[in-house]
Formats: sequence, structure tokens, C-alpha cells
Amino acid sequence: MGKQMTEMLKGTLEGIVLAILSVRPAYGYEITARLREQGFPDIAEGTIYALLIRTEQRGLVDVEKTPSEKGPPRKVYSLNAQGQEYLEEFWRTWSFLAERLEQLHEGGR
Amino acid sequence: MGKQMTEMLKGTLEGIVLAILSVRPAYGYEITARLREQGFPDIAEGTIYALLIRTEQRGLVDVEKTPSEKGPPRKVYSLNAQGQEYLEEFWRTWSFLAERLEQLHEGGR
DNA sequence: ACCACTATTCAGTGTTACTATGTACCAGTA
DNA sequence: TACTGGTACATAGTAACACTGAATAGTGGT
Repeated sequence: MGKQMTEMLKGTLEGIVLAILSVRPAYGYEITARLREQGFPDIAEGTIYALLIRTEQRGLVDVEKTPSEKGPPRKVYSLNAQGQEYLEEFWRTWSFLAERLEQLHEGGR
Repeated sequence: MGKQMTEMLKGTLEGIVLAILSVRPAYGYEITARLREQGFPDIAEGTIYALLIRTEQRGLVDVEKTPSEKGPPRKVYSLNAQGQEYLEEFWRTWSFLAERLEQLHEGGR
């Protein structure tokens, strides 16, 4: 992946994953696959798993183990109330930054 | 500063500073002051200086020392051709990410 | 002499995404 | 049986970045 993208994902990837979870619960492998479909072909599985564990430890998501037809049991994550709040804060932060960047982009010509 | 903002700035702060330099050359102290005016009140001076040194070592900016009426000499940075190219790549990366995020933001309701 | 403002530098810290690898479970196939 | 491939999760080590906190240095005003 491009180095710029890698750095830019820091801080936003977490928001992206939480936003995906806010639509409906999902497990790591599934999230990775969905990201690959949606334009992030190079996001490593390990990155997502580590991220999910972090968010779990912060109490932003709830976890439920469910059996899988093929493979080890899935850890299905769902956004809880605290995570919802955190996600809203994320969108506020993102919007602020995006506005600033937009202004700079316009102004720079 | 909020922790979310701190993490989100990784990768984008560099672009922000380069965008500022693309308008006209500037020195570290000046850039910091301008950022403070433009909605980033908590960006540390040390952060900007370190960033400028990095971009200089990568050959994205040219430096010229000019005397200051009050204080030590200024290191005035200006975006060179390679930096211009890098900045354009930055905007492409940013736009892609912003589009994805926008979609997620819309979809999550 | 002291303070405030200007201006730069740097060591140490925490957080993050990536790389690379390992583990484990199951189905199909030779 | 052994092998392969897809599913599913975990983790140690690395690189990069922004922040904290401090130090250094020049100038002007009191």
C-alpha cells in the first residue's frame, strides 16, 4: 500500500471499522473481506484483528462467539452504546478535519 | 488535543503543511502560528519543526536561512518540484479516503 | 538584570498500521 | 491417508508519526 495511505489510515481505520459495525455486527474475517471489496485491497488481516482487540479492550464493542460452518468459531463484534458515542465523536473530528483540508485544497490554486 | 484528532493528523498534517508551503514559502514559527489561527490551536511547535526536518531530508522542500529582526535566523522552507508532486499525490490519496468515508457516513443512517 | 516574544532543536513516549508468521478448523480430492 | 485450499483468529517485531517537555538563542522593552 502507498506509504501516504498507510499513515493517513492511522486514526481513521478505527472509525471506518466502527462505522461498518454500526450498520450491523460483523467478525474480523468478514470485515477484512468487505474492506477489500470497498477499495482497500491491501489492508492486512492482522491489522483488523489487532484493531478489534483494541476496541474491545476499550469497551467500545461487545463480542459474541458463534460457531462457523467452515473453520474456527467467529468472534462477532457489535457496537455498544459507548462505541456509538465514540463513533459520533469520530465523525465530528473527521468533519472538522475534512473542512479544513477542503479549504486548503481550494485555496491552493 | 483530542486523541482522535492526534491520530487522525498522522499523515495529514504533513499534507497540510506542504499545502501551506505551496501557497508561499514560510518558516516554522510562522506555520505554527498560522495553524493556530486556522483551527488547530493545540499543535505543538516541536511537531512542526520535526515535520519540516523530515520533509527536508526527503527532498520535498528547499531551505533558505534569512535573518530575523527579532530572534534567531529563520529557516524559510519552500516547496520544490518533488514536493509539488508529492503534494498532488497527497491530494489524490486524501480524496480517495474522503470519498470512502463520506459513503460510510451517509450509509450509516 | 529581568522579562516577553521570536525562533529553532531534541530526547523520550505512546499509538498506530504493517510484515510475517503461526495456529486451528473443515471440506474436497487424489 | 495425505494434501490442498478456504475460513478464522492471534501475535511478535518494525517503522512512522505526533506529542510532551525541555533546552538554547537572539532581540527589545522595562
